[in-house]
Amino acid sequence: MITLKQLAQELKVSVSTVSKALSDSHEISAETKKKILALAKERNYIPNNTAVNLRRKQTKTVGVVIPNIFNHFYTKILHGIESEAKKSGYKTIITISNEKLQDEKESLEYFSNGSVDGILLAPSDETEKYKKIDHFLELRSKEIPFVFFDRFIDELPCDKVIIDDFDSAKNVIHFFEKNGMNDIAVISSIKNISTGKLRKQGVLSANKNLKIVELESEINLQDKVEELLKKEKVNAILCLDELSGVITLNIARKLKFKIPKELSIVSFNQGILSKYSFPRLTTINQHATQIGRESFQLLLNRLQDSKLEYQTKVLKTSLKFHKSTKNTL
Amino acid sequence: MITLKQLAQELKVSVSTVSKALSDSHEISAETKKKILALAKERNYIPNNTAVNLRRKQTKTVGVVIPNIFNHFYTKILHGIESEAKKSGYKTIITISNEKLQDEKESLEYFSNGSVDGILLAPSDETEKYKKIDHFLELRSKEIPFVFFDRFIDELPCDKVIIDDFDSAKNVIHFFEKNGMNDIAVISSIKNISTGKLRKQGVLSANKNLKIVELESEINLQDKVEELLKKEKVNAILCLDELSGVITLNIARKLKFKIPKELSIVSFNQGILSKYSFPRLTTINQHATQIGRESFQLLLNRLQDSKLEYQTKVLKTSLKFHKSTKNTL
DNA sequence: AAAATAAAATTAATCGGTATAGTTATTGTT
DNA sequence: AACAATAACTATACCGATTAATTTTATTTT
Repeated sequence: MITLKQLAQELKVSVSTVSKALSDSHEISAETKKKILALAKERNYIPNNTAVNLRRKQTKTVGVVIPNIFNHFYTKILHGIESEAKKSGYKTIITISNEKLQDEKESLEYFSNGSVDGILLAPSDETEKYKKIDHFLELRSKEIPFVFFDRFIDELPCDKVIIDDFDSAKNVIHFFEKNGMNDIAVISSIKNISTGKLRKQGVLSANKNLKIVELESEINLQDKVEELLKKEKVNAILCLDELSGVITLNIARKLKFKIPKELSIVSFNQGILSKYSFPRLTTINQHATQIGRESFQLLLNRLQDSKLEYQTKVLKTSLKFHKSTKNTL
Repeated sequence: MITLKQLAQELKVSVSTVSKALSDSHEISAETKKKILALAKERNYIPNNTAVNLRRKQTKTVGVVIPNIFNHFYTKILHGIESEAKKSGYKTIITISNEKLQDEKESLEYFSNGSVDGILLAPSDETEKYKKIDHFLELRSKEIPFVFFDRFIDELPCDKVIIDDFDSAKNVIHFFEKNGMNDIAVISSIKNISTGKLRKQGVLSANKNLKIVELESEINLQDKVEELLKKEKVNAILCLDELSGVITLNIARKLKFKIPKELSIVSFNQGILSKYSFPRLTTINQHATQIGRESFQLLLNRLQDSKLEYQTKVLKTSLKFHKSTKNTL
C-alpha cells in the first residue's frame, strides 16, 4: 500500500504538501496540486483508513448486534442499516447474540475498544427477560452512543425505533370481528420479548376473551397448536411472530382445515417464510428496512450531537392481505 | 476513553512502563506491575484498537461480500464466518452486492483502504456471467488476500471453498431412477452461477433426457413450472435452488398433484424455506455453516503465509429426506 | 530598493499505542 | 576498587495521516 510519505519522496516535496494538495487546500499552488494528483492517481493512492481514524478519533463504523441472523426480519433491518450507513460513508460491523445475554455483553465489550463510533442493537431475549441493563449503562459511561431497534427495555431511557405493536395487534382483532369471526385465538412464541408483550396487551385491549397460546420458544409449538385446533372452536388466528404463523398454517392444513373458508390466519412479520407459504399468509408488514434506516439515522443524529433528548420513533405497520384470510368488507 | 498516557500520569511513571506492565513484560518489577494493573482495571482501560492496528499494520478484521442477504444459505455461511472469526479474535465487516458487479466492485474498493486484512466473497451473478476478474486482480496487486466461497470464477486461480455440486446433482437423478421414477424434470433459476452450471452438468451426466427448465431469475418461474406440469408427464423434480423448490412445490399442490405419491420433489439448499414448507421438502444439505468456517480458516492460513499454493476445498453434501419424496429403497 | 503583504511550502505536534535503544541504580565478579 | 552484568525504568522513533505554527519565496506597495 502506497503512503503519503512515498508520494512525497518521489515528488521531492513534504508530506504535508501532498496531504494538503489531495484535500484541495488553497495553500497549495495549482501547479503543484496537479502534479501531486496525477501521481496519486497513477499509484492508486488511498489514504490509510486506520491512520485517518486514529487522527480523527472516529472510525466511521457502526456496530450492530442482532439476536438472530436466521430471522428474515432482522436481515431486512440489517439491510436497511447497511445501505443507509454506506450512504453516509459508514461501515457496518455485525455481531450476533443468539438471544444470549452473555454473547450480547461480549459483543458490546468487543465494540468498546474504539472499533466503532456507535452501536445499533436489539436486545436478546435473555436481556429482556432478566431486564439486565448494566452493560448498556457501561456503554453510556464510556460515552458510546447506542440505539435500540425493534425491541427495547422499559427501564432504560434511550434512543429507539420500534413499531406500533400495541395498535397493530389490536387492529387485527378488530378486523376479525368486523368480518364476523369471533372465535379468535392468538399464538406467540415470543412472550419474553418487549414486542411480544405489547402485542399481547394490544389484542387483550380489543377483546378480553381470546384463546391465547404462549410459549417460551417454538419448541412444542406444533403440539400446542394442534391441541388448540382439535379441542377449541376457532375461526381466526393471529400469530404474533412469523414462525408461529407458518407452523400454524401447516398444522391447520394437515388437520384439513379449509383456509381461508373455515379458518383465517394473520401473522406478524412479513418475511420470506410467509411469502412462500401456501396459501400465502396475510401479514403485518413491519417495514423492516425502514426500521434499519431510521435506526441508523437516529444514531447519526446522536453522533453529531450527544446532548439531544432521547428519541423514540414509532413506525406504523400495514396489513398485507393474501389468501390466508377471508375479507368480506 | 482512558489512555495509556493518562494512566502513566496518574501513577507518575512513563507511558512505556505502563505499556510493558500491561503486556506483562519481564522488564517491569512485580510491584510496579501490580500497581499499574490495579489502576488499569479500576479505570476500565482498554487499548485503543485503531492505534494498535496502525502500529501493527493489521486490522484483525475480515471483509465479507455476499450476493444476497435474504438468502438463508448465505446467512448461514455468514454465521459460520462470524463465529469462526470471533474465535480467532477477528471482526467481520459485511457488505452486500445484491448480485451486482458494480456493488461488488465498490465493496472491494471500500475494503482496500486498510480496513480489512483479507476478504471472503461469493461473486455476484453478474460477475460470474461476464467473467469479470479485473477487480480481483487489483486486490491481488494490492496484496489483499481473498477467498471465494460457494461460487467461483474458473479463469481465476485462487483459494476457494465450494461444494461438490456436480456429484450431488448427479446422485439425486440416480436416486430417482433407482426408485422407479423416470420422468424427471430439473428446474433452476440460477443458470448463470457457477454452482448452477455444475449442477446442470451433473444431472446431464446422469441422464441426457431430462426436461430442463432454466431461467435467468425467479421471475416467470411460476408460469414456466405450471406450464411444465400441465403439458409434460413428470413424476420427479430436482430443483437446483431452494426458491425454485418451494415455488415448484406450491404450484404442484395448487395443481392438485399428490406429493409424494404422484410427484417427488428434491431441492438443493437446506434452508428455512424448505424447512417450513408443507410437506417439508427433501433437500440437499450443503453444510453452509461449515462452508463459512472453512472459508475463514483458508483465509487465516493465507494471512499467515502468503506464499502458500492456492487451495480448493470441496465439501460433500448430504441428502436430507423429508415428506416430499417417495423412498422405496 | 526597501518594507509590507500575500502566497506557497515546510516543520513539527498530534492521535494512542508498541518496540527499540538508552539511562540509571544496584548487584556481582575478580 | 574497578569493571561488567543485570534489573528497572525512561526516552524516543514509528505506524500514516492531519493541521497549527513557521519559515521561505514571491508579489505588491511606497
